[in-house]
Amino acid sequence: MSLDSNSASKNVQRHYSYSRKQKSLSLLCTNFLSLYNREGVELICLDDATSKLAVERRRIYDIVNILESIGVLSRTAKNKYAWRGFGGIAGALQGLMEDGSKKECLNVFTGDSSSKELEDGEDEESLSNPNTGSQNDKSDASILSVSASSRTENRREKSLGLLTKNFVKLFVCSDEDMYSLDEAASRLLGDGSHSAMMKTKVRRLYDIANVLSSMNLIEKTHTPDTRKPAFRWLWPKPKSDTGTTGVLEIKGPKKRLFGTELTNIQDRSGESLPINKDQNCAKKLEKRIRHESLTSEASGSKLKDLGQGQNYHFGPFAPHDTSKLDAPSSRKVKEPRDWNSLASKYRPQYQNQALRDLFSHYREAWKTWFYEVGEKNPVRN
DNA sequence: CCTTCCCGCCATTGA
DNA sequence: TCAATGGCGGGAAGG
Repeated sequence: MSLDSNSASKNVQRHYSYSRKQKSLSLLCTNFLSLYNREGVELICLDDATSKLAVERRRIYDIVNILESIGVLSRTAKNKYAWRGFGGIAGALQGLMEDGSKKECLNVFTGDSSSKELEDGEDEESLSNPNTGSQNDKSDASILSVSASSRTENRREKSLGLLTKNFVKLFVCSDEDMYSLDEAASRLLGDGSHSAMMKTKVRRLYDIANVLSSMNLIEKTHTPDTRKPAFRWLWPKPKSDTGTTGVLEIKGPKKRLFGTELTNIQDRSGESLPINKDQNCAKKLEKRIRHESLTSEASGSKLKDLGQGQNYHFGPFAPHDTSKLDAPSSRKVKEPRDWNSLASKYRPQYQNQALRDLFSHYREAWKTWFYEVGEKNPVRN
């Protein structure tokens, strides 16, 4: 008997186009953020998210874990998370940075150093000895003693959340701004660029990088020398010393959404921002956008009148923040900022990453939404 | 071909 | 016990 009802007849191919991108974690993340970055949202119920976003539960866990380790959410109970918003990021980064530098110094002493610091009891992991443990594939340390606590700990070590934190630490705790995923992976493992562990690690890093990209904490590029793909950090890094700059304060419980990152294309290290490349991108993008808006004018034009008619209600991703992002963005464009060197020619409109990504995300989101509605809504009429 | 990474099985955890 | 959670890697889409 087994399978007869499911695979059978009709839905071999969902309509004309199935695209992985419609199901990507980064899109999901964007939608998630759109859904909850709104006035009055304090608590998030996972069931709610699952149904509103119409995705498998498993994926929600992915998103939520990553967001939590960035400080956007915090778990309050089973099935419940508190919304911290983008304003929580600065604090989280600060914490990560302190944590990172402390550990680096600490392991000079004993290997023990039971450090239990602020709030969340999260500590980790190898990287103490770069090359001692070497090959310990599966049966590591499973002698007889530490199996109870160590097992749990072992599991935690491999969690997406922790990996995210460590990945972010890579950027925040150093001057390095760019890593390829392989680099990151091998750095996160104890430099043992070995075996299948790397592969798995990298797989996870793809996931993480994608959601961080969708929030514009990082962006995908490639190394200048090699053509290898890599990720560049975009968010302001916390200052190592206390006091001084109050640039990234954590004011309200909630802050502007995409406003912040629109302001920081390149804050520190104001050096060589690849102008040429950027202009190229801008041009290319402009073209693409124009083209796509023909192809899918629905999304394009809709997006525009969100600004005014903000009562329009649609799918999983709500208009609310459109106003928010419309404001800063347009302001941004005409503001004679320090990067007016870039703005000199060509339309300043889409030259900034954040905006660019945003628009493309919204376009994707719209497509997805339309498909879904179209499909599961024969009752409609 | 190689890179990216979605899907969902199934082990763990927690109530 | 069972439901919620979340490693993990196969293998398919994308380039």
